[in-house]
Amino acid sequence: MHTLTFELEAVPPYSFELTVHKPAGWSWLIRNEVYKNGTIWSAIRLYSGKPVGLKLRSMGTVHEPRVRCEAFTRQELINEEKIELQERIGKKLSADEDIREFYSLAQRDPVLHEVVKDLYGMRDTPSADVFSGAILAVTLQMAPWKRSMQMMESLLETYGERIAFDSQVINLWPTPEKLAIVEVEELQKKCKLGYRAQNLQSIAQTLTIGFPTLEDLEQMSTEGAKKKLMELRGIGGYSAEIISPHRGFPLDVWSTQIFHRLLFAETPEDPRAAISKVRRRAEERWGEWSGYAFIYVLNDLNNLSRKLKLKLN
DNA sequence: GCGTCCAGGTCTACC
DNA sequence: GGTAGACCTGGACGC
Repeated sequence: MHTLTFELEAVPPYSFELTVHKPAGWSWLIRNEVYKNGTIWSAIRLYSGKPVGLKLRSMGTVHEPRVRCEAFTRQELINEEKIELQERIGKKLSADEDIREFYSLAQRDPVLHEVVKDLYGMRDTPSADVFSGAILAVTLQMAPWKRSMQMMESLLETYGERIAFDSQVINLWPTPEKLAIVEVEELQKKCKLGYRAQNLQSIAQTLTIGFPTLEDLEQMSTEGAKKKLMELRGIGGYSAEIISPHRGFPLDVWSTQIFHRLLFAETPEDPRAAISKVRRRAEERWGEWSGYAFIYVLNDLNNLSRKLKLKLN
């Protein structure tokens, strides 16, 4: 194994631990990555297709943040790949994002005031790539969280690429090329995807033929990127906002109930019908920081329920 | 055990 | 442009 070590700086306040290991249990890049005592072992695939094992830990503080990254590869990386890796890790950590304006807004907002105290320095982070975002979005559709986990873990176990480094074994998300040639019936059976198998295979085929990368989508307008993602089979507005590098407010039935209780102090009779109403109110109240409000609230439900004396989860 | 219900959306047909 | 109904499957629940 070849090792490349580098350090990244982040815009303070920045909490490495809360960013890569969110309290609600959402993973950073892959479902089966390992987090232990402030260190995370994960993996990413370069545009060339080369898998890279990653070991990251904080070397600084929330106010002087620095992250040390060790990258493990079978072959030594060429200079262009080293640059790509460093740039993409910085992006995946949202290290350059300045959220001080969000914290100013939070000082004047009774809900956000509580969550930013609990999650000080946490960043929202993008998906590893379009396909892994699509896998998450598709498996979340019409399924309780436990079942979504089951589908994602089956996909990783059956079609993921296993890489071993630094005494850890990590399964990388399957590539679109790999799933594009798998029979739909096989996907249904082995990964328990049900009707989602057809959609996921169609997405894999579309990505294989040619589709903008996350970086390409970032260069588009928010609406343009969303529209492009909605061209993929089985990807509607909710899923597009999960995949898009432009931060959205991806309300589903579950999160609509939570935000309805927070914003209107009552449980909606018909959560699906209340989605647009909740979205409007959130955008009026939090504006361009709605996406950050979304991620902070959902990662602080236990504390928020206790502090506001509301049943949120 | 067994049967029934329905979930953290999306698409399509129909009006 | 709006909306009802179908969609896989397995976990939760009642009996």
